[in-house]
Amino acid sequence: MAEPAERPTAAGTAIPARRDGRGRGAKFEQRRAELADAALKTLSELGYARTSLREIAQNSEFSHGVLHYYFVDKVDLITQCVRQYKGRCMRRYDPIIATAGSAAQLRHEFSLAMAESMVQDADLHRLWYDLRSQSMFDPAFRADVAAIDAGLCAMTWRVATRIGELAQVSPPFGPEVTYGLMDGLFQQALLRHCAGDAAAADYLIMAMDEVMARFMPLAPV
Amino acid sequence: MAEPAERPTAAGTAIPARRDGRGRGAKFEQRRAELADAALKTLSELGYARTSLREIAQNSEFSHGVLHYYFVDKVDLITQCVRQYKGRCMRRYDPIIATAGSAAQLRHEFSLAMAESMVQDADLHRLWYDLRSQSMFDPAFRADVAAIDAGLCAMTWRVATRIGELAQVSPPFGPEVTYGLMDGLFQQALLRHCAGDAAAADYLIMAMDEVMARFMPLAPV
DNA sequence: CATTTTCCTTGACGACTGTCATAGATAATT
DNA sequence: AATTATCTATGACAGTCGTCAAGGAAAATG
Repeated sequence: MAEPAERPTAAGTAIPARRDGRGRGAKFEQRRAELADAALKTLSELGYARTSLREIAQNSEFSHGVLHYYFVDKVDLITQCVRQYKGRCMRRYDPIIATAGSAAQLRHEFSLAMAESMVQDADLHRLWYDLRSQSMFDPAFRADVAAIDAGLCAMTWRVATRIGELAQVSPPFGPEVTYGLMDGLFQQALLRHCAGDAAAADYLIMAMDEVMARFMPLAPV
Repeated sequence: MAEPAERPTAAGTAIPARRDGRGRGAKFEQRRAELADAALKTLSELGYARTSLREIAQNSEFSHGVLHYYFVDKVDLITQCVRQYKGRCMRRYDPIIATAGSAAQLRHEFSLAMAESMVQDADLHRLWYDLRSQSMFDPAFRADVAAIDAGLCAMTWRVATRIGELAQVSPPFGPEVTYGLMDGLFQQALLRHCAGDAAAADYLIMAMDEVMARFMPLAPV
């Protein structure tokens, strides 16, 4: 198989040997997050294969050497990125879930919010699929990718169960299958959008509505 | 956006200036295919980001310089790879479609064949998702990726319509939506499989059966 | 203020990348 | 057999990569 070797050191372990238990670690983590943010921007613009540490540093206000002060590795930096991405996108649809008054409304607003996010954060979304693909080759990314995937699955499931509650029906599939189906449609639409198809967002809304109408009917079947 | 520039020359154009119309081109194309095959092997093992021309040449019986005799570019080589991959996987399920005697049988055999292919050709499948992600960043891959995607969509649709014929019902969704849903489940299972989940194949079979039972019922609804 | 610790820049290292020019080997043609 | 065309190997090129060591700047500590 010849896969990349296991990580020699656990990510984030003993970076600067924080020798005293004082509050020094907070500022350190803050700068780490700041740099990971610059990396996130670079990665979402160029993709994993074309992103270098020097380019990341150029998207920050620091020089390239500082990256090795805050991160042991390129992998350490990127996994930090991925974790940061997670926190940002994981609760995106919760407001909609909380405020929707009917199943039909939630269904529709969910489709709209998905399509809007697909256009608005297209760069971040394509990066997610890029990194998820990388995790199939490089074991170093698997743990974080799996964690995000589980989070997205849970997010999808919250929507599905809430629709079920409002319509007084139970979702026809389990969390994983539901997430797999939605994600397939989303990725398909994103691919079109990135290829320049201006109708991609409308297609996503249409497809989501169509599928949810079958899957999560408004009345018990 | 800062996307990579457009390809200066069309792929495969005027490679060695085949000066006479004789049958010389056939042997040329044959070696091109042979080298692209070595590249396909390398790519499926390492992924796009980690694959170099020298490594590809090492997986063939030639030296690295030969690649620039048969291909103008790294992009030219990889797009040739992608086209070769296309022809290999596009008609995989046609025998099943032709021989299945009932909707239930076709549904079941399709799920089994998908799962078997996922395990058997896992390296090629993950490469496909890798390259598809690349196409969201690099326009050079978009045309070929779109062509393959359309082919896979058509393949899925042939299965769906045949099931509909046998069961005397019409598929509930159009070709694109049907393909998007199936592809989502497949990719999810592949991700698990590549992460070492031994139950990924069984999950795919279960999920496909479950979804198809709802989507393509055996009797008119 | 002096001293120590933390932070950041600079410049270099070896390795690797895609590309290409040169020239030798092989095959086809005259 | 001589000559030309085709194919392949070698080695070098200008860059870029991740990494790291050395030292200056800044801040915190005494």
